[in-house]
Amino acid sequence: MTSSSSSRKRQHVVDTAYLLFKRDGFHATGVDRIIAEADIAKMTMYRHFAAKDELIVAVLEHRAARFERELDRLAATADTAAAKIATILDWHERWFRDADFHGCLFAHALAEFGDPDHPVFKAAARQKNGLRARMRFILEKELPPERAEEAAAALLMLIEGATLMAQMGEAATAIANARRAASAILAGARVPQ
Amino acid sequence: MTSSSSSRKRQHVVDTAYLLFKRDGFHATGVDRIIAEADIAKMTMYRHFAAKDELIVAVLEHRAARFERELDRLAATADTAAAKIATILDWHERWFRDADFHGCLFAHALAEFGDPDHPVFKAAARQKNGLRARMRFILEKELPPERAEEAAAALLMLIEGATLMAQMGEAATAIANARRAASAILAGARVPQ
DNA sequence: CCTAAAAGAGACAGACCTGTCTCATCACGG
DNA sequence: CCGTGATGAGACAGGTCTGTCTCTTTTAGG
Repeated sequence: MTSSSSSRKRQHVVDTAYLLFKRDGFHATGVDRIIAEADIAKMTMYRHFAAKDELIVAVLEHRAARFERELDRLAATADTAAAKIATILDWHERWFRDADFHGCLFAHALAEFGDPDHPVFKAAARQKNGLRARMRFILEKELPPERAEEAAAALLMLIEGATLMAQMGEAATAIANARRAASAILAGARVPQ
Repeated sequence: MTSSSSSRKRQHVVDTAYLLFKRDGFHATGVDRIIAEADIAKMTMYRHFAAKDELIVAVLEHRAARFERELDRLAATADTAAAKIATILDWHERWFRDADFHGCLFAHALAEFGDPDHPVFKAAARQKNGLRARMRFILEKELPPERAEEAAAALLMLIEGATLMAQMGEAATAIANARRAASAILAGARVPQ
């Protein structure tokens, strides 16, 4: 069984498709282009993924898992809730500065696949809700559940908006003001009310 | 000269294309579909718009102008800066509740046309920067320019994030927490620092 | 009413799309 | 070494895409 070779090919397709999807979008990237860039036969792709949509979902899930792993690692280096949230903003700052930054692939997937029942939409929404749940979990150590829930939602919105601003070429402004606003939101959440 | 009839046809194409673009996206909506839905000949469309991209830009500009007009009208009903900002959030709350809400067309345009030099990208970015400038202008009446600038950027990010959450089916959560976070941001901006 | 502009209708080109199929080739495990 | 499963290569189908062209019909102003 060449199962390791098999998953190596599959992963290569996912990695190649990821680069094309993030640069040109999902609909604008044809299967022919993916297999040409990956230098594989078309049937190799269709043996691993029944349809293009399945490949898109696989790409999103792979990137989401990678994202979670990286944030897990960063969170371990901080102790307070505010510091853990700060590592998430640090991660975004580095991302925004990347030369190949083209905005959030998950947000783009929500834009191109607007049907909430579509597997691609659901995969993208999972990533967003995962980030929100992560921040809520962090904040629940220091805030009442209700306040943690609200602050996590506010921080998620702030981060998504910052990513959009960064895509419009204002990465530095976005991250600086996101940090300031995050402090204000956390300060507000600590006030008993 | 049938200039009024001419612009009536043109506007009808823009209105029809808008509905299709917001429902299905830009790349997923073909020209054939637009002319069928608008019940016009293909050449009528191509006489008004040299290419599909030009139609997309026209749709975005028409919607942006409409947006600005509506916010102008609402702002006139409020006096303080906080109240004027609140009318913007009110507008978004009503929008999120609309049965035909499918997320922000401008954000979707940025997602599908990632090239910052593309006319569609630029048209979408103009709308976002217009909203930010509007809020900065409002805040400058009560805050120092630097604080107004920062708060406007934070509020824009919050609103964009709220729109994304609303598209994921959490309109109520999004708007409630956006209001709370907006208060926290404005409170933070008033603190001398 | 008459004329000129606008619009309708539809064929057409050429490219691209997803997905299927066949057959040759290769690599590797038993 | 042999055979089995993964892969390569490319034709192919059937559809859709944008944009052009021609010819006819409608519309509306003077």
